[in-house]
Amino acid sequence: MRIVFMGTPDFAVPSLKALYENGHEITLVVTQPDKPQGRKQILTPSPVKEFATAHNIPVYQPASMKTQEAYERIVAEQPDYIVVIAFGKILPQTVLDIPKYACINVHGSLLPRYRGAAPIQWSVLNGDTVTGVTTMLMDAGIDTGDILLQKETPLDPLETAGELFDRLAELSAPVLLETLDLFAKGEIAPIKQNNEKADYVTILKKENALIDWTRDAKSLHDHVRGMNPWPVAFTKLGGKTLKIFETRVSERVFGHDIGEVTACDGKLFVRCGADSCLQILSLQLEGAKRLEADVFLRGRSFVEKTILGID
RNA sequence: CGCGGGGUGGAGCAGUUGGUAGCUCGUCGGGCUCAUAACCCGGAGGUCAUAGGUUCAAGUCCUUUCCCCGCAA
Repeated sequence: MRIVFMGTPDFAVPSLKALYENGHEITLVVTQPDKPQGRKQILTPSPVKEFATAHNIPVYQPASMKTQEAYERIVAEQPDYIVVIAFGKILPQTVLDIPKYACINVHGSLLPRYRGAAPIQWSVLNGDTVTGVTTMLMDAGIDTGDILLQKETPLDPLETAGELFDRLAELSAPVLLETLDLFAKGEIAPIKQNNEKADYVTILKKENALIDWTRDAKSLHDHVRGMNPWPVAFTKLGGKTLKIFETRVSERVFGHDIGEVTACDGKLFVRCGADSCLQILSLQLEGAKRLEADVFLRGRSFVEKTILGID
């Protein structure tokens, strides 16, 4: 079947790869324009574009999908399906109506939970123990279409958003293939979403990653892994930014004041709210490299009573 | 040339107004101990990123290049 694939980041690549390797005719890959990356602001193509280019699949990179030009470009492909994964652009109804059969979207949550831009991070931030991926028929709303298939997966209490990202990306591929296969045979009955149970999550911003030490250790642990690898949970130490990459909820409580640091036997603890304490395993001070806690503490005659989070 | 921090023994850091390089950890040897990642004693290991300059004297001041990192995008 003729497919137009729309996607941008790493998350979409395994699915694109699966479609490609299973003999689907991907006539066009639509992805976001190359963007400046890194300190040097080097123009970098999206991971999806890299895959497409490497396999000689035509690539289209419109600034918007709401133009007449974009519409005509897609129509010209005469697609049976449009598959959308982490594309990052809104499709107007006119485009949704183009494919002969359907526009199918893969979403990184168990809809109707976590509609919106950052479902994976938020499921970690909230400390969920189960998550998954959903395929659905796209409609004009944001992640409101009828559900085709869902696949659950347990969420480990130590898993980071980045790790979950990778897992769900891999999990998505076979679910997508199965969805297309069953849908084509008419063996899927689309299920309407229960809007009563729906919620929306916003895209993460840098400032969301600031650590509020008055929260309890468990929720902060979830915060840290949900913000990893981006934007990375952070606090302040001596006017500098201190990034926190990996933590554990401490069984013992050290310190008295909120944000108070305790260094003990090469381990680093921070007093949190609710009479709890967080152990920091991996961190990075502004201008320095990321270090494990014991290495960080070496030679840094760490002053007890240091309070984090104060500028 | 977007802003800024930094490159010192294997690792992380200190090094004051320029005057012969220190600390913690690791490592090696010895000791203590039933034993130990604990404790004690001792040793090895550094062209102070690079190139040049100022000076009687440069890790320390000035300039070059390379590399790492934070912010901003």
